[in-house]
Amino acid sequence: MRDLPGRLLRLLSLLQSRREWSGRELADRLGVTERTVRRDVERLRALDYPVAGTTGTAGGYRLGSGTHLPPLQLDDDEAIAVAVSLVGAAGGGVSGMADSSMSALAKLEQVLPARLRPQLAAVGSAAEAIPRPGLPQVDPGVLAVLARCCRNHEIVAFDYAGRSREPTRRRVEPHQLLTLAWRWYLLAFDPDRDDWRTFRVDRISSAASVLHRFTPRVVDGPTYLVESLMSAQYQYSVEVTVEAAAAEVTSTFEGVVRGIVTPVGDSSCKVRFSADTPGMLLTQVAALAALGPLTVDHATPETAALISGVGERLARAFALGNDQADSEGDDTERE
Amino acid sequence: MRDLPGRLLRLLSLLQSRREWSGRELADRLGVTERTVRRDVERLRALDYPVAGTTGTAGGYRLGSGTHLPPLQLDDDEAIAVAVSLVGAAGGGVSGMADSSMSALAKLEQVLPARLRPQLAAVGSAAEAIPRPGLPQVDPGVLAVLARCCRNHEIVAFDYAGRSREPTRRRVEPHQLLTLAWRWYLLAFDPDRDDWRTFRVDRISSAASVLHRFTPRVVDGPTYLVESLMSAQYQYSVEVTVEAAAAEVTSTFEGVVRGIVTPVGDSSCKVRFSADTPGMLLTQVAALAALGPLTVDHATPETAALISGVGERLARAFALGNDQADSEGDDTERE
DNA sequence: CCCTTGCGGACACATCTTGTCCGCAAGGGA
DNA sequence: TCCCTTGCGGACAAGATGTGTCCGCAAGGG
Repeated sequence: MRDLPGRLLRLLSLLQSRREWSGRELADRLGVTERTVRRDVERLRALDYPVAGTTGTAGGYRLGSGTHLPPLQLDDDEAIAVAVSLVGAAGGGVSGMADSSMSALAKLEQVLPARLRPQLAAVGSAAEAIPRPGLPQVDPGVLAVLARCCRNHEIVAFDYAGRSREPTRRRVEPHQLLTLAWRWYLLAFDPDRDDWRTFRVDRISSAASVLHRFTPRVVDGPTYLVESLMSAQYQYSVEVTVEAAAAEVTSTFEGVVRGIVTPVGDSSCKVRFSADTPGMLLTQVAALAALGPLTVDHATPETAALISGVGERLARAFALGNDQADSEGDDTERE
Repeated sequence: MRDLPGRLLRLLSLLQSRREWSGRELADRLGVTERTVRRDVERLRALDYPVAGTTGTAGGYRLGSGTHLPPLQLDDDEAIAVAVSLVGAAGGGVSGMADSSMSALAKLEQVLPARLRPQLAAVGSAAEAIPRPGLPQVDPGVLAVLARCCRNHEIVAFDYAGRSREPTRRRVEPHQLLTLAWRWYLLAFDPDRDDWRTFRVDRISSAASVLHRFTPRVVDGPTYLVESLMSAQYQYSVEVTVEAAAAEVTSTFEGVVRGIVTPVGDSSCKVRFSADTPGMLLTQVAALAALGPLTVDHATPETAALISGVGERLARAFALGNDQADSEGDDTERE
């Protein structure tokens, strides 16, 4: 029963920050039971806040729009989140971000309540992002157009430069922008091909709304993207069976979303890789080979030759190198 | 005692509507005693609302700034930068970030000039970050403390859990926070060891300023960090000579900062790797082996055995697998 | 048909809120 | 300087309220 008003404000803030919340989620976030959440929702409704609740499997709570919310304040965590996000985002992914985010941070600092100002200023001045050269750069303008079209359910047209193909003009129904590991993807339904597609935003150019609305379809964006990435059929692919438990194999790939794992019996499983370059394939297969003996199910002759060649090199080099082995370096320390 | 949350909202609304109110007036309006008004004011303050009270004959309550945020004068790029950063940062790296950044985004939207509001709202609602489970989580509170100490040149103390070692208490001169590829590092000078150190922030806990200032030293943070990471002496290390140009080798590692490359003649170079696990070593050596024949200069017997074993497996599997090779999959298309 | 989700009643118990005391500190005016 | 007004906050007892744990019901999706 602790701090009911504060909890109501937090609930309001939560409802405002996301489309839909289930009672369970809200209960967890607020640290109370679901029953109390229902009572809080009831209270908000009594205060004329239009909280809509829908039943069923896809049910949840959402906040109606157009309401005059009380002056919600950024709390400490949120201030830090802003600063940390802006600094971190300066590191890459979207072109021109470093300047924009730093100047935005400076302006935000001016406007924030005095109590939060030191937090923001400290993170802004003390932290620095190190840019990574290899990252594909996304045009913020394209991102903005795509976001607007997603929100308004407007069909969007753009040029898409597929892998080593000429750019083609596309007209799709955009549903969601997804970001995973600094890369941005557009999840869209392509009416021409009657199927879902994920587009890499850094390969999109000349995006513009065609000012024609569509009725949105239902899709689980994150799940679709992850599956799409895992099952992507890139130019080079390999399928192997490895003598290791499926769980062990999947845990090896945590965070590196590549490869479909299919269990075969208790102690072995099939894995299909796919990658843009044979080199990427190689490193993944090598990691897999560390888990247990493997047999090849499918591979193009080129990749097979490459991998077996590299395997031979490794075997020979490290078999001979054995006598020179030592274990220096334990005396020096790095954090 | 009826409906405390509602009364607090009414009080907030009253304070917003007029410059100054006396406790007596507020008590009458709200239908409670003055004592209760004082308690309510206290409550609002606990919720971070800056309610100022002045004593004396002309005393009364006023609502401070922070609730009347002047419209934020961001330009388009900056607005998008804020939205994109906050969404992207929800994906990982700092614990509790997803909630904080989304609610911060919603609140910031309210104080933006009307022209920019759709931009922010569109990105906020259309974009979603997919969290990555493998990432180490940084405590935002620790980040805030470190940032403050960097800024104020205050010596900071914390517990540091090194790799597979017991946490040790450190006292260092913090200089900069650096972020690279979702990971946060603290660059600091360690007076005890009389040298610079980089600490991974996710391994830092119980950070607190010791309230003692130091005179900052000069250092190029980003350069130092990159060099530090590249030359880090982790538990497992390997040194090989590969017959490939140094430039070719370094370009292979763009974005993945590991390994020191030393040219040896025109067409070969020495590379030293270091990693936390033999498996990580393996994948990097494998990628290197794709570039050309290599010889081993240093390796512990264990890693050498692992790598040669895996090499043998790869060579055998993909040599036999050759006849089953085919090139399916060109007919299906993925973007 | 089943499962999930939201909705709301009942009840016991812990907890908080309120009003009423009290004294203290700070500012302004006589 | 004195006095009044104003905000501030501690203590306390009585009463109201919030909470968790039950329960069953309705609605939506697979």
